[in-house]
Amino acid sequence: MSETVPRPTLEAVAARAGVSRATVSRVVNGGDGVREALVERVRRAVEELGYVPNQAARSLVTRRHDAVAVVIAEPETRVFADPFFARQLRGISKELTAHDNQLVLLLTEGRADHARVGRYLAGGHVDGALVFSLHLDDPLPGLIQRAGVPTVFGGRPGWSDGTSGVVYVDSDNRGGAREAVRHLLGLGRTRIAHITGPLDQTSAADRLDGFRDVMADADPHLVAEGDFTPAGGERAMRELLGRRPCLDAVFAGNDLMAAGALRVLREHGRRVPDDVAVAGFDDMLPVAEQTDPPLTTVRQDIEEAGRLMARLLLRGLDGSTAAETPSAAPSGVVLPTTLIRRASA
Amino acid sequence: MSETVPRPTLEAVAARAGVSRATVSRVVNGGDGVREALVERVRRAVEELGYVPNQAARSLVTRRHDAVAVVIAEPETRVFADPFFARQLRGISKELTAHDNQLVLLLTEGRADHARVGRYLAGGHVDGALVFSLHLDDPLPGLIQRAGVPTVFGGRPGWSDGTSGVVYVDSDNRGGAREAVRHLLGLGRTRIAHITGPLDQTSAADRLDGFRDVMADADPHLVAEGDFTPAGGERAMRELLGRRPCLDAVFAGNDLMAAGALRVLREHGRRVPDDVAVAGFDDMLPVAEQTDPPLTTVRQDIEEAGRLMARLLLRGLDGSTAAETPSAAPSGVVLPTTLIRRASA
DNA sequence: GTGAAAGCGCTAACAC
DNA sequence: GTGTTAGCGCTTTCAC
Repeated sequence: MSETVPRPTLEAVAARAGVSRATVSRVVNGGDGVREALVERVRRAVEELGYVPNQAARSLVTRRHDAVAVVIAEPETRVFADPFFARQLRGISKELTAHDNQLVLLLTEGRADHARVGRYLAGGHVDGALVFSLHLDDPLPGLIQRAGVPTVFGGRPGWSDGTSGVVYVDSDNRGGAREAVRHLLGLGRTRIAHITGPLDQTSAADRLDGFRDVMADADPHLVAEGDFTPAGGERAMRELLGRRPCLDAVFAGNDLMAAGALRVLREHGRRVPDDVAVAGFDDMLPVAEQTDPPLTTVRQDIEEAGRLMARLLLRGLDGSTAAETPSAAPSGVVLPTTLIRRASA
Repeated sequence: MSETVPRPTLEAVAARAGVSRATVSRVVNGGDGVREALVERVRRAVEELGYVPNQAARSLVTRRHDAVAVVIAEPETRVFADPFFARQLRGISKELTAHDNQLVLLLTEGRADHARVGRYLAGGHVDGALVFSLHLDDPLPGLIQRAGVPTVFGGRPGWSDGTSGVVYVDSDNRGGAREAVRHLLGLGRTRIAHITGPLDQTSAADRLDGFRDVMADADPHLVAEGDFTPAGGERAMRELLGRRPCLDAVFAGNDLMAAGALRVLREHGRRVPDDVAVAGFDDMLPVAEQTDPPLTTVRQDIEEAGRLMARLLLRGLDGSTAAETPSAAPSGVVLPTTLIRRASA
């Protein structure tokens, strides 16, 4: 730890290379329109002095930051119990890096943090924001839109008003759910139950819709609400078993809940998949492959979703006007899902 | 998406409040030495105009950024297969937020990224860095130290030279391992095997050392190297079973490998814990509680470790000279671990 | 206590 | 092609 050496400025490089600051600036920023000989001389001076441009000074005049905020609202610890966000972050990071942008991570929990995030975004520290809005009633999206920062949402936002110009990336939750349920149906199962996620999240609601698309006339008692946690899955499974002991398949809203359901089924002496077929959602690897039996589940390419979010935002940023005309923006992108068949169904 | 409104400047606020820019600046930065009446007037003007200071301009003169980089080297996907980093990030984020600092996330994979990170850190974008150096031969730590940025490492750095002034936070891997092995011993087990993590990581090496502390004269064939993944755990377990079928306990270097070992043991008809007792490390919840039987394991408070890293860095940053005299800095902080007893041992 | 003025390091017209 | 110049929005002496 020590930082005493004053870093060299453009001025210093210019002096060393015997040119003006403007020329150095040009070289540093690509070097177009500068004689090759000079470029060379400046490059050498930069090298020798170990010059690195001061980003603050640059931002001050360009009003660009080459930085993007990633806002993750995380009111519940659940978010960190699964590698979901980590993987998406990685996709985002890769894409941002490829375009020389930095990733500023804003983790929030609670209202106090919301204000802070709003202030930060409004403060013009970043060129844009990638926002994960988990809940229907989340005030964050509103705050962010008001901050006037170009934004791409992860997951379909749940609020109803002003959804028109909103850009988001989502997985095909509904379609994926349909596919899973159809698969169970194809196995000859007829009494298929569904354990939903928390229904104030669009992903959970959409999966339930997918389930209903296929099981239009399903017994309402075959649906139980969980919370995307293993414990919630256990609870819901017990409930279902109590209400409809005759069930022969379960589609869980995610893999974690499926794992919980599996345990309860075993407790009750039901064999999987012989007595009850079980399917999950996410293909969350450390879980889906480790359960006994391994889970049949719906995979979403979450890393690609992250990458796409970043790409969309970046495109909007330098796409000049494109980003500034909400009406013209592509509203939402929905990524396909794949059914992964393992032993549980 | 739309950002056309030019944000108000200090100047504008000053005009509105009928004071000078200097006064507004003072108020915005705490308001000491300004008459209460004026403070009030300025505050109101700030409010009315929705003024937010331009951080770039401020940084340009103060040379502070109130931002900290978090560097995560992630050559292997393993890192994202477990919620480990997510949880630590959250601890870091909480602490940084409490001190009004931003978190800039730098994810790296491969050498190209190293150069980028080095450049970024040297570029003076952030006041300090929190670095996770996973491997013994990682060039990153060196690069970073050369960049002259105050740094705190997560996990004991593995390189041998110049370890003196290095500040780091680590879990008591060795002590935790000892406790786990002693527990197995206390269960009356005598032929205790160990599945290590990749030994180029200090955490894995330290856990092995802990194992050896207790099992000083252990049969070398009772140790097999894994890679912290479930598949690696399976492989190592098979190896061990082949070499020493008589083993009656296994201490795995982490929970993921323990889960793999559990599966192999079941395959081979060994009952856990009756025939073979199994212990893990990490207390990685979605895994440790879900295995069958649930894992006895060593818990480390990873969120607290993250928080501590941030605290240490921040303290060094405003501790003026404290941070600049490497010799005076506390070299390393080691957090305690706890044995969590579940059904597997 | 408050204001005036001088930059922080850089880019972007605009001359030459 | 290259240099000159004028700020970007803020903090911070230094007078008053």
